[in-house]
Amino acid sequence: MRVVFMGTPEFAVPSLQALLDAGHEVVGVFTQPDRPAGRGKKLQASPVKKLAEAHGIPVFQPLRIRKDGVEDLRALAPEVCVTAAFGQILSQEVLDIPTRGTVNVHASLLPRHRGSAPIAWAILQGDETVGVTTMLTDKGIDTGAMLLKTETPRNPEETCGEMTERLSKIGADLLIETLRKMKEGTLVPIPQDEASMTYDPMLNKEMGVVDFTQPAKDVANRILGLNPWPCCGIDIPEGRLKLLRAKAVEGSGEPGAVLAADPKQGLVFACGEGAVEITELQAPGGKAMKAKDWLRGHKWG
RNA sequence: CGCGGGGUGGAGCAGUUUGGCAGCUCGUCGGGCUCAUAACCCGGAGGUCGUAGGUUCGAGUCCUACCCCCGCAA
Repeated sequence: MRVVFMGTPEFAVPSLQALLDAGHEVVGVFTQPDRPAGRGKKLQASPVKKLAEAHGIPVFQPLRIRKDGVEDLRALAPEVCVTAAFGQILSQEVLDIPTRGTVNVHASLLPRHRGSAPIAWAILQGDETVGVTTMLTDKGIDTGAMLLKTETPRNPEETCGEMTERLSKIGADLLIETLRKMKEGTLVPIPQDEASMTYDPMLNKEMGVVDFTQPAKDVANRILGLNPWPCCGIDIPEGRLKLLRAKAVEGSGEPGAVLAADPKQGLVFACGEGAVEITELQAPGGKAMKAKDWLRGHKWG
């Protein structure tokens, strides 16, 4: 089909790649404008832009697609628009352009976890099953009718970053399947059940404060769900110690107390209920490593 | 030229301020002890100290340039 793709981060890359591999005619790609990023604050192209350019696909980067991207989009005359973590809200005017509508790839089992950080929230809330939903975009935020859905069990030691990578591939497959059925006319849009929907806010740095009075499972989920951004951290004399991976273990004590801190047993904190072992962390100035490795060269306290 | 931390046997670190024998906690290999063990004891191997150049009798340490990694910020 003649498709215009809209997406920005890594999560969207497999979907765009899948469109190309499946032989769809990708006539244009919309992505967020280059932004200063990284050390040196140099302008950086989004992952989607890089892939599009590598395939010689025209790239459009309007600051607001609904204001200054409408004409470009209309000129591309798409049969369908595909969005995947685009980062901009589409207006009705934009939605009316593609003749067969706009398909969004959303990384949650809708209607749970509407919003921009569905994977992190699924982990934060301890969901045991996660997945991807394709939907027909309407004017609301992730409110459109659902098309197809893929469920997958959550790996209890999986970080948000790892799950994002996993779901991005599942999403790509689901997208291709969705477009195939759209073309043959066998899709049956299913309205979302508003009563069971949840809308989750964006993540922010304030969330990275560990509350050891919570049950160990929740503490571990918070550490996993906020990795790689904004990450949980605790203060040590050298700076901020980022906690990257954790799991609930046996143990008890005053919440926040260090139950173990050596290369044999690892780094264990007492929680409000049970205890949590930090299995992977990142010390100030260093790279990510196993907590037990870090403890070989550092004495706690 | 946005700010800052770092690169030392296989892993994680100290040593650099004030130049003077390559060190620590582990791992690994061999041996011993033990009913047994992630315990303990003895012994060994393993390092161009990120790269190049400079200063010096002597550089991991001081000077210059470069490469790479990371945090903040986005």
